[in-house]
Amino acid sequence: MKTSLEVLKQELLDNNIHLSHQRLKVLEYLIQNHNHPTVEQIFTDLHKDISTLSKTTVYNTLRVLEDAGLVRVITIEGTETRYDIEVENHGHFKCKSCGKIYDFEIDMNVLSSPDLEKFQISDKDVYFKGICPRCSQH
Amino acid sequence: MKTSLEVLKQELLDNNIHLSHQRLKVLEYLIQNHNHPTVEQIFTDLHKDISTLSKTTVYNTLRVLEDAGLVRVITIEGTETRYDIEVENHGHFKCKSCGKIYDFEIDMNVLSSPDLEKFQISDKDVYFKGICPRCSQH
DNA sequence: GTTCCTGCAAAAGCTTTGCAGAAGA
DNA sequence: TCTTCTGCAAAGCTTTTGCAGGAAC
Repeated sequence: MKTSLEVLKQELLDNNIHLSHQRLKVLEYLIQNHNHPTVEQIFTDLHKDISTLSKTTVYNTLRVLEDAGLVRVITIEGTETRYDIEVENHGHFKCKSCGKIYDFEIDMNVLSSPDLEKFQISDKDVYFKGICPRCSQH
Repeated sequence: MKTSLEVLKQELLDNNIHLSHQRLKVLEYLIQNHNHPTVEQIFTDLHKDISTLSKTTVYNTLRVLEDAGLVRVITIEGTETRYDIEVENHGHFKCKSCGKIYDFEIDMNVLSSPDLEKFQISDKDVYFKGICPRCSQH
């Protein structure tokens, strides 16, 4: 999936979603920040530019983008929901020490199970936890 | 990993964890109910037997068991945290229609990525979402 | 003009924390 | 006895909801 702003804008229009200023800013933010931001991070950063922005709008927008299949929700830890522009074939690694989340490439197609023969699978998520190289040096 | 109560009790002792009545009940419950219960479900069901049980104790106990590596935390959806006795080599499928979570067998060993060469991996979780057979019939 | 979107305030969950009394070793 | 555990109440967070005003088409 392409992640350029133009392509995503077209996808929003295809889904009958208005291209409001706030929504475009959130989308732009996610394209430029592939660090799996929380709602808090998105809100705080965008609030610097758009002083009237409310957190509710960030929540609303993220849900709209999620429903349209443009962003992926990452709930690797229960307390914090994180968001990511949809990219195929990658998993998430969370460092238990520093808390940072890393992407890694992985072939989701090898993931199958005879148990799921009759299931319609629409999303595949792979989450690893452990210690990242930077933390294991210390 | 064996999931018999005796084996798990020994593991608790090995971890210097007191075998209180409440803790044993929670553990027993998880062994008998492999349906990924939420805190609410565990509390409600156990409350019938132990009328003095508090939700705080359920939270405390689950954290203790989690730290000891006896239970796995499932955060397939942000709003609800679910718990499971630790069993190797299985993933979780959540039905988007009925919300039920299914286990499925999967070989975690095929899951690797050159990106993670220098990472210490301690947990591997695989979450699928989609529609289960029962819901796709309707 | 109608529909959809924004953002404030309030509410609703879920989870954690502080602490006094109880239980266990 | 001394440490650990329990459970009540309160607080803390994140997320959702209701609604009035505003923007988009």
